[in-house]
Amino acid sequence: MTESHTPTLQARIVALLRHAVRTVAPDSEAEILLERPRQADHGEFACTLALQLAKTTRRPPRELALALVAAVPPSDLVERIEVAGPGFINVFLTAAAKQSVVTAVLRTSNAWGRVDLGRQRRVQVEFVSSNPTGPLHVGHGRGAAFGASLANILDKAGYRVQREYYVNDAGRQMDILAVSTWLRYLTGFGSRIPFPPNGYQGDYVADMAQRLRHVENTRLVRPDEAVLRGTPGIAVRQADEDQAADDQNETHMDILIANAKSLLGEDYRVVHQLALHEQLADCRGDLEAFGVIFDEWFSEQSLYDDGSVARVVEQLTTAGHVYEQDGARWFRSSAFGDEKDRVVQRENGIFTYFASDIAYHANKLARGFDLIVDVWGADHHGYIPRVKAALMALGLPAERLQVPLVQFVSLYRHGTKAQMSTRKGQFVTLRELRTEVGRDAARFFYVLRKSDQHLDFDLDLAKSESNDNPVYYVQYAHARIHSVLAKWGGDPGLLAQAALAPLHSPQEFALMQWLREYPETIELAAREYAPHMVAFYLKDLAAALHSYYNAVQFLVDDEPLKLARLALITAVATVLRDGLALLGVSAPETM
RNA sequence: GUGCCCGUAGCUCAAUCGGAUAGAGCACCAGCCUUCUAAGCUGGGGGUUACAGGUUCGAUUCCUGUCGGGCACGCCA
Repeated sequence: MTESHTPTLQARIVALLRHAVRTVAPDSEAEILLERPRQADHGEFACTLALQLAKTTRRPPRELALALVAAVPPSDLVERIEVAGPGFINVFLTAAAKQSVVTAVLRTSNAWGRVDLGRQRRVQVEFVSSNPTGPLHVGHGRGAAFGASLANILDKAGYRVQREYYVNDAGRQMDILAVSTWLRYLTGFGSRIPFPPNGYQGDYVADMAQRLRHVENTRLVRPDEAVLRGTPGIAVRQADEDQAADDQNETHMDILIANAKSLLGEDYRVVHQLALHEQLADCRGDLEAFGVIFDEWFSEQSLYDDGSVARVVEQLTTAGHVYEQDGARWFRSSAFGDEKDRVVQRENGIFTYFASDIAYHANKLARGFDLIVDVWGADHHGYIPRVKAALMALGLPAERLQVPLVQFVSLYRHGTKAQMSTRKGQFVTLRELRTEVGRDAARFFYVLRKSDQHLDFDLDLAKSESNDNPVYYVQYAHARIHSVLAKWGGDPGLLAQAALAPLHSPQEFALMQWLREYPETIELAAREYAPHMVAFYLKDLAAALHSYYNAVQFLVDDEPLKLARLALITAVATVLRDGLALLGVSAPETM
């Protein structure tokens, strides 16, 4: 296991306190937890044990605290222990104990902050998983930034992580994209078929149609009358909520799809595959440029091709959890905590998306993951109970599935909320955002708030005043340190041997405190699925560095003092770089 | 209507099992570059943590209710 200094230090303090508890309250089984006080004059660690034990021991907490402190054995780590307030036990470390973190960081380098929360268990993080029917937009960007950062943090916290993208290549949306592309292709050869309002209207569809024309020439052209045969025509909505018109247009689209399939025969697949592969390649390239790399792109269609979907429905049926009603087959999910039963196979014989999702999650568990993390948009929250219900009904460990929800991104342009529609092609793409504000700023901005908090993305602010973005504040701290080291010109590798005794100012101890807290931050962020904690930590660490930078001169004549200070800021740079890397943000050496 | 999430400084947001005087940034006010990067620093004003109860040594945090906002409630994906 990698050296991990902080837990050891904490563990040693806890051991001292446990010794005291055994003396004062032998029957106590309370876990001893250390907290980090907000204020420096409350020491490096605080313990609320006396307050908790007061009730069971029926002794005043303050008196109990004093007894505990008196029973703590002496240690070279501890400067003194105080009792404060109603019964807090505040532990003050010796200067040497505080300084030791600098050496620990320099020796472990990128391994500093590694914790063993995961105990090498295998976890899959599935995220983005957007329909490959158009470019990723800024909403997907949040899921991408969150998922990628979370995966990195889990990796750092001792899990073996697999990153997966679920490709919805089997559904009606893909058919609509294929037909949209085909219709644009036909238009290029003189077709006068009106383009349906519920088709995909973005320019990228016309681009794909042009490539299709280039490759296939007129081979896939069919007469307008045949394409439109049996369609009800396009209805114009008379109001915002015009259900009849919407229904008619959906029917229109369904018949267009059916006509396309029968008119093109095997060649329908050519159009379908072209659209799918173009969009997937686009998506993959887009994400890679965003610093988001997947280990696996898992095809939904493959679950149909290998019979998994049919098989899993049969398993549920055999187990007695499926019944037939109105011609459809229903899974009795209400028997497993869902609020109502759900259709798995429609009256027309087609399996629902839910059915393939059951097969997908059964497949995930069959792959042997100890933990499965699905990053979903907040609009899918009602979907969680039914997936868990299905896993339970199959006798699978549903508790291994965890679903952090990511709230929506609202886009603001010129102070007003921008509408986004994939089908109409009206959205700001992730690619556009990246080009405008840069990858670093976008990645950092996305994880700057809790995932269950709405994110208001002000495009004007992000684009025009990107210097206000806090990411530059953190990167600047890193660049400043490297600037000092470059000016110094010595060998940073030797700094791990520097004597640290000259470091004893409040600012220096504050920086050491932050370095000590990095592993703790990683563990918490991993346990809570909260990458924003890392972002806030980095802002705090950078603030402490900037403050220090302004207060002292590093390249001084006093050689021991100089080396000690350089060792400290080099350790800070190491942690800044590591933390930024977790969030997919670069750590430039000059700015 | 039912379920889930949210409500903290003028604005955008933090707050580690329930802990000590609720913290940052932006904006506002006053200072700091002849010296390692001023994309920085120092100081200041700004709060009934939506509201009303409850639990307890202690509540932004847990429970109940009210008000306000978001999302979901298909044989869509």
